[in-house]
Amino acid sequence: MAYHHGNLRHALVRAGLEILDELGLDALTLRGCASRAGVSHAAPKNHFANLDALVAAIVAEGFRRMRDSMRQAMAAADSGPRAQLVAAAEGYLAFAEENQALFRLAFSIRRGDSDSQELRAAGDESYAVLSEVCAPLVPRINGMPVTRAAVEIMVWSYVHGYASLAVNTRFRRAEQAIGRIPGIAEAMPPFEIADDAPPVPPENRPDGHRAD
Amino acid sequence: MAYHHGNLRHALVRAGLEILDELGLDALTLRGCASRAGVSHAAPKNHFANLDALVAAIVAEGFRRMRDSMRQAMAAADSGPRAQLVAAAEGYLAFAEENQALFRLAFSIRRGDSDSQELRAAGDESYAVLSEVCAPLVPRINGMPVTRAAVEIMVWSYVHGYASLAVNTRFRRAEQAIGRIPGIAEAMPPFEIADDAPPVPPENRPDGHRAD
DNA sequence: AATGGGATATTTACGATGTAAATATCGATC
DNA sequence: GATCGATATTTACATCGTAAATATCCCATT
Repeated sequence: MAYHHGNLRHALVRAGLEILDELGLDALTLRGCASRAGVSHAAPKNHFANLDALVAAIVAEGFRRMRDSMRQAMAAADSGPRAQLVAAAEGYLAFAEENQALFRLAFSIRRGDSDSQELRAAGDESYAVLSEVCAPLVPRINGMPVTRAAVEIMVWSYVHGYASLAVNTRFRRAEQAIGRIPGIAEAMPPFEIADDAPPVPPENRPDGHRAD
Repeated sequence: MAYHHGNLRHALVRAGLEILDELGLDALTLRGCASRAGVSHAAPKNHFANLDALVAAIVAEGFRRMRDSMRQAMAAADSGPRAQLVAAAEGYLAFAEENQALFRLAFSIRRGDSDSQELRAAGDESYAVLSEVCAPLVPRINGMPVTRAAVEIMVWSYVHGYASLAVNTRFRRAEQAIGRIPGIAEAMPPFEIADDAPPVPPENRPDGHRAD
């Protein structure tokens, strides 16, 4: 019988993603992933030192999918700076809403110096998209010149905050108090866009890389 | 010996808050809270149906403290609309940074219809502060009239996003890419403030209500 | 003052989980 | 075909959430 698995590491990540999608965050366990991958509960030890390591690999795939989601939305939108910015935000939100457990997991793990190379790279790739659509923004707030970093943080905070609150169903309660919740584009702060900003070049299309 | 505890329910919430502060989110367990409160691991059953119920009570206290943190910052700031808005944001962030585990817990629990009355009320009280400082804002984005809800969502998303990213140490990595991370006030989007907006009345001062 | 009963806490137990150690099996290389 | 590292299994253990049975406390009623 198939004792050897071929690529258990990959299979475990895939199993974890499936579990997150089908059963939610609480159901993500080492034993559950092993079981779904068709191996004993101790088999993962050969590929991941512990649960955190497996989670890191799962989250890394999550960041890659988030990046893809943003790029996909951007590719389907107008090439103007504002449209690209909005599209990236909508891609970010779409990923969060379509992968709620994974999104929550990605932003609930404590990242530190012990992060795997894979996780760091995936996070950076995702951030790079946001950075890209922020490039045409005027580095100025309320008439005051600010750093480019300030603009990126401004945008990132808004987009991430909206997505987080949406996924955490905080909006659902707020809806009773303030009425209908506006969409992410509708409520997007008035980020200033340079008049001479060139269209964002579609240099990096979603490459469709997937874990499955 | 003191078999009876007096107010175990209160003691358990307090123990949970201490554990979050001292040992972090992963260390928050039912048995741990019971142990710290000086009772057997099954004693909480009389006050909380399960761990989720205890967590809900802990998070409710968290929301009250977040509200207090915002009001405290507001009380120490100028009474102008912009200053009050910034102060609320800084109070929000300060709470998140000084109570990282609690903040993460508060926004990681899935809220639904089964929420306790206490949790709902505490969340609403916290949101009310944000709503209050948003009152002087012009309901207009990019020259387009929007609902008041849109403005509140805009502000809330930014503030919550900034606090979340700061607490989740996402900024630490971004710092390498974009340099120094600007403060929450520095990077706050240019929310429009009505010229004739009256100072925010300090109608509700922090009442100092605490669980301990 | 005695006592009954509800509230509260303990003890014991069970299944699930993460992790570790010892053992078994596979597959490639000599 | 024997050997050995990689890979998987088995067994074991501490901790966790939860449940049921039991014990203890305290107050109200008599």
